[in-house]
Amino acid sequence: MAWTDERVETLKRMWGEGASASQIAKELGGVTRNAVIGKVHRLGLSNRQAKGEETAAPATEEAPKPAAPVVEEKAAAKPEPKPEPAPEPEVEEEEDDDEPRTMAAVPHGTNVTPIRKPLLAGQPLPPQPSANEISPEALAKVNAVEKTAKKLNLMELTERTCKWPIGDPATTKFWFCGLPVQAGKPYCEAHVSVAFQPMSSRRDRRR
DNA sequence: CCCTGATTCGC
DNA sequence: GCGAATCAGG
Repeated sequence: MAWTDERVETLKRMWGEGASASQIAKELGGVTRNAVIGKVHRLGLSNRQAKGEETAAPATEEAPKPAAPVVEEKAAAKPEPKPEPAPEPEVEEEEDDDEPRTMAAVPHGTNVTPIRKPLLAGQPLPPQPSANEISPEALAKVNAVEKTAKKLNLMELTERTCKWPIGDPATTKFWFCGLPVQAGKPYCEAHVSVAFQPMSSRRDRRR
């Protein structure tokens, strides 16, 4: 893949928006995060530093030795450009977020009741026995797990973090489980067990 | 372990 | 210029 103007533009935009290199790479496709980082540096926008001037004067250059013999320098140089006041006048606050993009569909709903039924895309999602019953063990497991949840926010979710919502989205008391997902699934083991009904949760079903 | 960006260096 | 490999954190 080549860095077409369009791709570079996307890169710049996303980087400016604070997206990580891996996110950008995923979005662009055909490149790795390393490629993105490399490009970012080449473009000179490694940091989102304002074009402001640094008080530090770049006077740290290696001694230009004319006839340097066969000396293997193992990069022991330690530049320390840290004497910057870093004013940081205004607090940047961006809540902009209306890009559907590749967000995984996350189930949601007020949660006061221990029983929820997240929707799963592309899942058969068979007829739900009105009063579906989840094994008490599974529920207990979920409750236990929710105490040890990593409490990730939306931005912290990745493909391998449990996306089960916990709490009320309308309050600050809301987060996502965040525990390691079960291979392939969008949830951790505990949540998978309540999200995916074996469709025969009814053991004493007599007809 | 998962992730992040930074740097190096052969291509 | 490019990006994999590597480094250095969190």
